[in-house]
Amino acid sequence: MSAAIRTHLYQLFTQALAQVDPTQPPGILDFERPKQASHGDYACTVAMQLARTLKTAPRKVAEQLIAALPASEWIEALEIAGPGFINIRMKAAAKQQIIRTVREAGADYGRANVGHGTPVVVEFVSANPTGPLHVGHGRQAALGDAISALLEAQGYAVTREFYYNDAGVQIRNLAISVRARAQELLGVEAPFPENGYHGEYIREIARAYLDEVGQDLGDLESIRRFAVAALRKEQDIDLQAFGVKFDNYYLESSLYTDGRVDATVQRLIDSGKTYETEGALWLKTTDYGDDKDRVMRKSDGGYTYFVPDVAYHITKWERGFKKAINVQGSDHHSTITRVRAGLQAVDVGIPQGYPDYVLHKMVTVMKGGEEVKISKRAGSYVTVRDLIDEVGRDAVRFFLVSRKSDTEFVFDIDLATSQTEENPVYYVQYAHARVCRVLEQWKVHGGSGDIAEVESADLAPLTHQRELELLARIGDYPDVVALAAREYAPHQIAFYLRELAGDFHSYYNAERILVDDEALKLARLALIVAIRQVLANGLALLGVSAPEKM
RNA sequence: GCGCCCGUAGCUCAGUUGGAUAGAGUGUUGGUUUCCGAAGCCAAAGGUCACAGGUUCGAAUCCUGUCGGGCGCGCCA
Repeated sequence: MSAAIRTHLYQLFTQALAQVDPTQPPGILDFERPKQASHGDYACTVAMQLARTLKTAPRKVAEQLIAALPASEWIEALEIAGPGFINIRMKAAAKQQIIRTVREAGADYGRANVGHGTPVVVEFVSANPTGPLHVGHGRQAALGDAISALLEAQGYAVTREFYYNDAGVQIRNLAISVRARAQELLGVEAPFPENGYHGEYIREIARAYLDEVGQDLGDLESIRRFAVAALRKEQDIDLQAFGVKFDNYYLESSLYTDGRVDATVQRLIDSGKTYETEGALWLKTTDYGDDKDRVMRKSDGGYTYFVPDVAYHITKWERGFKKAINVQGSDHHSTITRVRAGLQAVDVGIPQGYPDYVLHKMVTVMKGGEEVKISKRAGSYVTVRDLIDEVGRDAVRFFLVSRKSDTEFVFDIDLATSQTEENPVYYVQYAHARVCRVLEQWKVHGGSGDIAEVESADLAPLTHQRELELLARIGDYPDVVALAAREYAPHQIAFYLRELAGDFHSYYNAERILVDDEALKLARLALIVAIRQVLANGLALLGVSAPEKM
């Protein structure tokens, strides 16, 4: 529903409501788009909700509301239907004004300011620097970046953050693996660590390290630093190719060096929620819904991973992020309870549900009807880079956000590379390119090609059924963005774009745009230019390009 | 065994927080289309929303149980 129509309807119905039942807050007013076109453009459900308190039949209430409704030049017809819906049919003029709205807002069409600049941190990818990014990270990157863009579009001040687990046992494994490969290259007998990293990239890093230091390997710490730096650099290149930019990289190791881990442990001990047994320090996470208590400090004196995790999340709160969103694989869901428990125990005013989590399920890659499981470089998994090389950045990004995050995703490489309508990315981008193409054709056929002429067009000729549907569709866009942002659900955008593109293609294929009737031609051009704007805005939210030619 | 998530058309999936006859796309079938890109248009068929109860004016949606699938249950991260 466009903002203008919404404001209009709310004004009318608020007045009517005040007459029928002055005790009701206007907040109970609710309009929806009926699924069936025959039910009109909008439906109001308030009569059914009032029925109970008024002790009057809902259809009767609807009658009273309609009788009390002020006259409107935008409303074509009102009717009562079903159990008590008030179906509203709008005049074409009311729908046409959306084109002006889109034009005036331009790239800002669909944006709102419900966030009022509230700082939000969105943490995603957060891969250990122990290997190339895999497709799961790709799903996270696509999701996290789209969610960030959605929140920005709603007026939040978003910080995209990458948390580097560069301090744990895994990193030690990495260093040992690289050392073993380096020794191998030097011709020294060295057993390869049992749970080491086997990918080809380890050998590459070992080679690069030797190129730098020569024959003398140096200590493990030097190797560790070199390997981590190399992998971070590589991940950065992948993310850049993916079009994802982080505002901040937070290093787990810094939490140790600046004393935050120790401080957090002290806070937890002070909270009285810890106890020592069997030589280890435990946190009573069962007080916060966990199924068992968790070890914080192992009997060997080291901390378990979730202690720096809690320390890290405290910094999010202390850095002023009243809202925090973590995008993670669902295999990490057990950490949610633990981290939240830790944050509650330190008692620094962090609300109970902090932070929010968006969990996503696994991605499997299919090609030629078979599952692809390995890549040459990484060995046991498919990398983001493989996928980008194979199908291109746009397809990867669009596909990976095109389903609800909590469902398993099958990435079909053959579909992603196909140039058919079955391929949603292609279909949407093609719609954008097609509009550009028509504008060119307009010039070729003797038109001015001047967009200003289109912008000043009289919109009254847009009365065709398909045109009215398209007008309603682009009017829905801001609602879709708002909903997608509220639910952290970028797939809503992908679906919307697919539908808008579908409506557009049907229209385009059925009706001529460049008709002889000059007024109708300009009006139709104005419509498709507005559609192009919405397509471009939507694709931008998903990090997908909107090409002028394909 | 316990916890979290999921189960919707032949297939891939939506479903606006409890609303009307459960919707798209694709596939199938029939018709149509010499036109800015035929990557078209129109129509039909296709459903016990996994199953069984419950809550109420009203349930795909909420509560309980059963079945089936995924993930997690470490002093790993």
